[in-house]
Amino acid sequence: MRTSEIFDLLRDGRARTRSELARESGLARSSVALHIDTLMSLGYVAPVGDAASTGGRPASLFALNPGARLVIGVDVGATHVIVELADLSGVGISASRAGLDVAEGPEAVLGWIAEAARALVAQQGRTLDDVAAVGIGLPGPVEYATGRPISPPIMPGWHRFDVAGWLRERIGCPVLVDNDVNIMALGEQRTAWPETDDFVLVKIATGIGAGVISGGRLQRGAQGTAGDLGHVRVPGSTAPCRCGNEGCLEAVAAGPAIAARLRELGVDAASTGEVVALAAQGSREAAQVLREAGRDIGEVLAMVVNLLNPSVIVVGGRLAGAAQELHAGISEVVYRRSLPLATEHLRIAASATKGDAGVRGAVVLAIEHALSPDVLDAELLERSRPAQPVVMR
Amino acid sequence: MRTSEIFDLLRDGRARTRSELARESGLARSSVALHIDTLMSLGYVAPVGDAASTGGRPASLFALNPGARLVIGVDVGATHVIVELADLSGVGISASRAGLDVAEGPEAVLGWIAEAARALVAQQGRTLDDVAAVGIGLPGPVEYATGRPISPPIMPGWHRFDVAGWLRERIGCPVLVDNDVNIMALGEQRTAWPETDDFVLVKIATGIGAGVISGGRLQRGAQGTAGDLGHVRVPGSTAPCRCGNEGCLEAVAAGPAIAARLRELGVDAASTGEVVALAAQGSREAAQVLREAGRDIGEVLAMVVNLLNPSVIVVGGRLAGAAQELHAGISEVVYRRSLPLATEHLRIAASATKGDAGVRGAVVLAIEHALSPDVLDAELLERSRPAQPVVMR
DNA sequence: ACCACTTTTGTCGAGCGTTGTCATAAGTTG
DNA sequence: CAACTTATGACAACGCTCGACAAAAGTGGT
Repeated sequence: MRTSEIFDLLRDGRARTRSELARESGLARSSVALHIDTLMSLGYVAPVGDAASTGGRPASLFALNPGARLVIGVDVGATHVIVELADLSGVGISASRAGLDVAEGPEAVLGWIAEAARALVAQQGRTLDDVAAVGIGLPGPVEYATGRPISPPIMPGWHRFDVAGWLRERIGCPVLVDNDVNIMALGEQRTAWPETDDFVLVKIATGIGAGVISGGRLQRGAQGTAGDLGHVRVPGSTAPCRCGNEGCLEAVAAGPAIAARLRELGVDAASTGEVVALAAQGSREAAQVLREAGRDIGEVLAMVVNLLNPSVIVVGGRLAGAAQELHAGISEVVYRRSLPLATEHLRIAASATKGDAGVRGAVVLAIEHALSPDVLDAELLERSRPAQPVVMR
Repeated sequence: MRTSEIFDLLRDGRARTRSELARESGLARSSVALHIDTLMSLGYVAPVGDAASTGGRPASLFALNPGARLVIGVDVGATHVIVELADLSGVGISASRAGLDVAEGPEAVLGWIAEAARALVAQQGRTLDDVAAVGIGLPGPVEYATGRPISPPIMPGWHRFDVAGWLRERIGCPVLVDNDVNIMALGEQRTAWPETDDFVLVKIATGIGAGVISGGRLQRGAQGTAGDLGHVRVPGSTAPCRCGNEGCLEAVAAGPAIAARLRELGVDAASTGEVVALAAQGSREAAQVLREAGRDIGEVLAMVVNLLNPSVIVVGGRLAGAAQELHAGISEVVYRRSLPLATEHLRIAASATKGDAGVRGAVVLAIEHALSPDVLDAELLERSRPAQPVVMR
């Protein structure tokens, strides 16, 4: 029952010899050899040549065989959907993108996703049986345990819809559903900051949200609504917010608020996209307003730093990519307002994934489920007994 | 190597039959029987009579034997030290208390602790060999991994002092060192809210701090400084703080700040203790000021709720116990300023431990270490081989 | 090209923990 | 008191793990 333990060691993609695996796992070389044999016979692990000889017979190297199974990562935004087919190392193979509006409802959106998944798999000459899991990020609160959105503000018709069950029915494998910001945090942390156990991703776009990874694990909170930074009160602001309260971060520093501020200064900015464009063109007003928004976000992040003491904060979302001013404003306030001990080793970085943190995270979510010890051992057990006596049909 | 798994099932204190354990563990009844035998022979588990017959031979019940080993929990405050001897169920057996000042330095304080521990153990007619672990909470930032305080503001001479190593040398067992607020959170959650995985404890006394439990695990952050709520900025305040910034929560709502506020109103209140006394006497001014302080704390906690979505917040510390007004002010603002989804099932409660959350947590920390699978299996292995061939003396 | 040496590999018997079975013990029910 | 039910302890079969050993596959020196 511990074949998965050996496999786990190979999860990082590095190739290893049997001896190395024995040392790392604590098992004997001969036992490791047996596990490697089962993993090889099922395709999860493949030999990748020999190691350099150290004076005797060279050891053969083994590594994770990324193509053994497939996973699907889905990023659903307010007005777009991306479906990506990836291998077990998390590398994307191919993807589909559509300009769908989530407001069209779950069946329309999920139907397209199922169809896209089917097509992508077929296009690779493989079948849905090869798909080990699906990960999907939704732009709203999600009850992770049941895979259902809960009162999502911008997703009419999705409330308590059984997303996981519906997709599982059509694709035939486990479906993991989560909030889009959580997914982004997972994607960013696992790909760019794998050694960092305490990590926060802030997404700044039309709204503002955060994904929190503490102790190496994504924290969703009791109802799965953790990370909702958008309606935290900003010191010194009384701006009215659509949520009914005043002084919310989102009412000051999110895309629409920044655009409105620019219009007050006489600059024509209708949307978040135009704000990004203005910043890219070097508009002085945009720079100024973005820096101020950054300071406001920094006030809130300073508190996050004091509370959670992360070692990395990544600033992502559409507004973050284009605007260094935003980043500068954030850093300025965080380093001034947080405790020295907490900021000493704190890094505030831009997203390293070029805008696809969402899909990356969805893929990661799927892979981590499919390759988790329990699931994997069950899978190995089932596949190693091809002719199971069938009692009923 | 999985005897600890069976033992783990009995950790909750409930007695169980072999069959029940077999069902819960997934092992066969006969295997469970063998593990129970080893656990019994070493004293960790004891038979506690028979279960009611269900028509045949009654099954014998087994339960954790709390007296098998001892643990020691230590709570170090600014001006007091408590050392408690407890059994494996976390129940206190006896305790020592002293009015020591931490400022007297590590050797004085730890020396007293070691002596008190020795005395308490001897008093029970047992030896230090029976002590499985020591847990200790210190009033300042602690690097948990190394067991050393880091730049603690009120503990001169303790910076980087090897508390764990020093005590281990005299008591001869593992020593776990943590921040006092973390310890309190652990004590409160494990004893009063064991089902709650997302939990926050706020301590309001001379300072203000929080202990965060997410996903069932205490979160210490990257440098172990997580939970530092005292210097978060409160919206609408510009009060200068001793830390150099302004508008810090501690400068508005902690004991000294409240006392100062009362003096402004012409009420004689020199210390935190006097504030508590005034509130107990029903002073109107105290009630008013405490409610306002509660609101300020509520502003900060509202953000904590949005960020972490806990299901329980416990308000502890000297100020919390006596003052319902403080609690009322906190609740008022948290429920108004946090997201409805996050507050729907949120409970804000007073501490259920009568002021001894700190010691309770220290005891829990020690027990959870001593009974963790790895440590326990090693222990069982060693004890089951009484006459190990000694190579050197 | 050959030989001595080094290191890995696959195989195999021994050892240990787990499992299921079965006779026995210890209750209940009529 | 007899028939029945359920738990217990002992035991042999099974499976996983380990250490050992001979064969395989390299390196380096002559």
